[in-house]
Amino acid sequence: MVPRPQGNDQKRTRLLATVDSVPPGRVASYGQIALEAGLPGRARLVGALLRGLPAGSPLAWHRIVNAQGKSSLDPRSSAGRTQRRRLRSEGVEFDSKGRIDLKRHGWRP
DNA sequence: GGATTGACGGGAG
DNA sequence: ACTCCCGCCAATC
Repeated sequence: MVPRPQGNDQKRTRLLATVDSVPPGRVASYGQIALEAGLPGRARLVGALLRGLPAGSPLAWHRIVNAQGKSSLDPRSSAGRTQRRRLRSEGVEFDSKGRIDLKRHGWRP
């Protein structure tokens, strides 16, 4: 087996570091995180990564939403409510449809 | 080990 | 605004 040019944990680490670089009060999309981590077009990888986070992870996963400015979690789920609660506590506003105005709260690297 | 799934995204109609 | 479709590819079945 020829080792991959880039170890997958290397990618994972870069992605996690990028997620962690999103400041409080701002949100970033999955695609944006992938792009900044040097993996353009790999938004789904970010989703898969966050999905596998252990409960109680110190990582600020709640600042990641989809490109539409909406949470990709079931709003009724525990994680979904946690995300909303955390974002609101950071000053992020949601409109009546649960959408965030990215012009205002979007992360601009 | 092929097929399906999915915390995505962009494009087309 | 909404639906459908396709590319992406790790994880899961």
